[in-house]
Amino acid sequence: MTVDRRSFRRESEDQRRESLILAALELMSEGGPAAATVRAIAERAGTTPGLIRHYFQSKDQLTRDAYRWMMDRMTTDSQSASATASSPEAALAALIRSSLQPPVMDGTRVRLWAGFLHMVQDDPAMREVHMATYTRYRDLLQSLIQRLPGKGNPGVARGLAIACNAVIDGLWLEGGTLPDSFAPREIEQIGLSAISAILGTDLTPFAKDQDA
Amino acid sequence: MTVDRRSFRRESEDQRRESLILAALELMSEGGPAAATVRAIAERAGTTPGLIRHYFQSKDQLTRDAYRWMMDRMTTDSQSASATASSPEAALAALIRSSLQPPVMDGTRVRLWAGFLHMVQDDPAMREVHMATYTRYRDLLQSLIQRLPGKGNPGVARGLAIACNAVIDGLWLEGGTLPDSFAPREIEQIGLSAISAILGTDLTPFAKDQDA
DNA sequence: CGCGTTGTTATACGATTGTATAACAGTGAG
DNA sequence: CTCACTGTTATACAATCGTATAACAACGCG
Repeated sequence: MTVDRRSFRRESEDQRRESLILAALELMSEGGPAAATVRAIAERAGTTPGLIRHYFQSKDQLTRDAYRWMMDRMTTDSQSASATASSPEAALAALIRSSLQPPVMDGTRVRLWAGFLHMVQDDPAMREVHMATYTRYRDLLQSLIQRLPGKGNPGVARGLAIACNAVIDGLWLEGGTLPDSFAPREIEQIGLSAISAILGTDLTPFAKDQDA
Repeated sequence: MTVDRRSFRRESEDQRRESLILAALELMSEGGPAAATVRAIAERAGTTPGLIRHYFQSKDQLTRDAYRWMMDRMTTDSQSASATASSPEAALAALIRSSLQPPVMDGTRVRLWAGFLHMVQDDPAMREVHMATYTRYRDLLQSLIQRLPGKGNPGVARGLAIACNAVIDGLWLEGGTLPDSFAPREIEQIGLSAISAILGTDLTPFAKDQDA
């Protein structure tokens, strides 16, 4: 009388970790943090619960790693668009536009980000990631603003960067959670217009898809 | 051999409901949605778990009621400041300032709001409250903007209101989650400056505490 | 091809969850 | 003062949580 045991393949450590993290993030975005149980994560990843503890010290550690993984990808997705621009104006516009379009601006990501928020308060490691992500994005904004004509003063540029960052964050939030309340690309256009007004630099010519 | 039973007082239905809702919100803001268990809520409210099911059909119903209660209070807190202003400029400035100061701008409230976000997606009643709260705030902004000189066009005012709302939401988020990253009242001043630029109307004279 | 390593599965355990039910006791009506 | 009503407490229950442990089997090495 043998118990029928499911067949399996041995995978590399990196692949296992990533597939488990991805499964956890999927479940969290779909049903909130409570939906990401070890059993559900294992099933989504096509394995069994015990394997999670084999690759992560605890479920909390998996959660921490998943948070870092998500924040890294958000940073990459939004900032890569501005890297190839030829002028600070074009780079700013590209950064704004990519931040206010899928896949960055998306209900899934907003809910995911929100679900992690309360853990960020207590856990020092997660708090560090949270602040580093925010700071990196804002510093990029500030460095681009300082390269604009007449915006070289760091003190002034800091305030402008905080304001521009707030516009982007607010639109990202609302566009992600209430997608049906806005016309296609409306969020993107409003973001470019508002930041143009704040900076006193017209970025709206960069609204359409075109090379700089 | 009698079991020692804790003494109690009979309270009104309204008082019980509110004390249970308040306890649930406190726990959620402190430790996330998972911390608001029926036992923890009852203990915080000074009663026993069974009483929750006496006043609420289920824990989910308590959660829904708590969400509505919180959103109502946030709306009241931020909008009452602008009701007594004598000009649209003063009303706008008062609305912005109250939204970017405690008790509205506060880490506790941001985490609370974020903790509810994923439930808003699935539950139709909560989704309704979410959208209604956002719409009411933005409509108030838009009506004030339309009363500004040269801003009467509804189509234009809509886009401006969305942008101003985004500035406020973004600053509210960042000031709430990273309070140590900003000087006192810095958020408030940046909000007034940015929205002044977006609207082309100087609101910074209303920055200090004074009667309009 | 046989064998040991270890990635993977299966099972079990205590703790905690939301819920259901019954007994108690505070309170107002008569 | 008494009694019935019902707000409140106490207890129990099934389900599910994260975790721990041991048995199995896939794969690389000789």
